[in-house]
Amino acid sequence: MPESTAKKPSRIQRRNRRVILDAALEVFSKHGYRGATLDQIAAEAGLSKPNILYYFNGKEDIHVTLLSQLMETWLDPLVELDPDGDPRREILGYVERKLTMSRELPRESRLFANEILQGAPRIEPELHRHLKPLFHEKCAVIAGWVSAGKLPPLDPQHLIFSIWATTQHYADFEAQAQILLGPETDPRPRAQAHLQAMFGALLDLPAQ
Amino acid sequence: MPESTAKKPSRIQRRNRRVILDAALEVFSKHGYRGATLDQIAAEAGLSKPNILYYFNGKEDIHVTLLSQLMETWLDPLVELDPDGDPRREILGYVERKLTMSRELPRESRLFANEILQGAPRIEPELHRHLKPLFHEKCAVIAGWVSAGKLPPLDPQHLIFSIWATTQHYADFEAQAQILLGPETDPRPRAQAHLQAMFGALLDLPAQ
DNA sequence: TTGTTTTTTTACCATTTGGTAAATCCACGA
DNA sequence: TCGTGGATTTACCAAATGGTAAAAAAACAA
Repeated sequence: MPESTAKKPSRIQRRNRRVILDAALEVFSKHGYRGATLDQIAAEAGLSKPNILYYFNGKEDIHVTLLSQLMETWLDPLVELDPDGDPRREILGYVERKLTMSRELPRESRLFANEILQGAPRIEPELHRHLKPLFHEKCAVIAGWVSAGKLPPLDPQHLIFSIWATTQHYADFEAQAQILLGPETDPRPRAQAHLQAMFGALLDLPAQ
Repeated sequence: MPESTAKKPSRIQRRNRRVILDAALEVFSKHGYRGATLDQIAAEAGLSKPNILYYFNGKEDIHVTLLSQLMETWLDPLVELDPDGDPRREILGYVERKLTMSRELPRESRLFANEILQGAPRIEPELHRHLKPLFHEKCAVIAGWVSAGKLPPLDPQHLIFSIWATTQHYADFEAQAQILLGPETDPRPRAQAHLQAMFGALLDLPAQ
């Protein structure tokens, strides 16, 4: 049982844990926690079910490990928001990075969305530990910009919510967008133009 | 089996089908399709499992019936968007109605979100039949406003996506908002102000 | 090569879950 | 009041599913 003891993992262990987590991301993001089965994950990973349980303590262990490992990647675009940069440029850059992420990591987006939709039962501690402090830190940055008159009066919390909602929408509700727009083309280029215009208009509002 | 034949349903039938659908909405919206069990729905409805299967042909039948019945309510705010009204007032009114709906019908919002996240396997025909025509109809209305110079140049499709994303966010990601803002207060009043400012700024952009 | 440790497979198991058959209950009209 | 059809319960079942024990195989150090 390699996961309980604090020994250095072998090459095989590192490879198989990675393979399993990638397969689990595929399956969990497609079917949700409850909808995913160990058999599906095993098939996707090309391993047997007992072999998977040799590397992880159970289904929930895989899920929690996935979410924890993803957290850093997920928060990265917001981490990059620079308090010393130009406010407008920083916020619009954040929008762009989040939209890019929804194109390049749609499975991760849906994994998180699934978890939050169910009430975040397994990721709640992680959200308190990592997302919450970062969120308030960056809200304070934006509030500072407003106080300094570098931005019109706006609500930093809900601005961030709007950025999350509009960008992740293209990954989480991709099925709907494909029905409405056709499955051929990626809507994100036009989404990018629209979101830059929308958030740009908000940020360009005259100061109070 | 009252559901297959085309007989007029009795009073008991109407009452119990309504009770079951309400219980199913509660359970499906909380756990998703796969995560919900007939036993949970039965307990929530105060009926036995076989009794539930007396009124519906199976778990999927309940789910599809729920989604179909909800579709009309769900689309209603968009239906009300009046081509002959004032463009700015109509669109901002639509935002407000959608936000109100996310407060008053959060279970319905999460039910739809869950279904779309899984790729809309059971509701896809309904989306093609009802959502798609309405979406394109109202996109054309907005495009007409733009052509007439009553609105600045904007992308009707992505404007509607942004409205959906930002308003439904407060129901679908409620767990996250509660972690970040505290569970005490409803964020929607401030969300309302923020969204009116944001979409208002977009609609007030100077014509090209 | 050989002995030991790690990895994988085979053969299971208990529980959950969607669903059914048949008996029983009950409301209600004649 | 009594019969009849609709409504409900009891007692199940088969499949799916998360998980385990132990044997077999593979990897590796000496």
